[in-house]
Amino acid sequence: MEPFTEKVVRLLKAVPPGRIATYGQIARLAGSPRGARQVARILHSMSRSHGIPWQRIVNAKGEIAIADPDTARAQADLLEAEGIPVLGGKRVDLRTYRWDPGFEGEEETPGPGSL
DNA sequence: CGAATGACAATGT
DNA sequence: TACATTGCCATTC
Repeated sequence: MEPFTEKVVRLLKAVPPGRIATYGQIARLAGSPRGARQVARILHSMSRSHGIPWQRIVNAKGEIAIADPDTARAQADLLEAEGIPVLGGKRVDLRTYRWDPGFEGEEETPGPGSL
């Protein structure tokens, strides 16, 4: 197992239930800020027969990036099962459910009302 | 080893 | 805000 892939898999398994993470965030934590696509490749490859919570991984827009409608809908169902409402059937509240490593207990977002 | 791919991200229009 | 284009970097052929 390559170190990058191993880190990514470990991070994916480190995402707590009821929370979601973006590819870019996982990639950054894995050591490659621009390796978001590799994270995607790893999910598509590893999630086949491994215990990886791939459903908690969405793109930077908070949308399900899966091409297969069936798989994408399956993820949406799993996310709702985790307690995460899927808006429009494919979008989630990144602002609210984004996993912040080290700041799990943190809450609230500054928002546009700060300026 | 070199070229192509990809469950993305960021920037520009 | 939404859509289109370019950049990216490990994995695969």
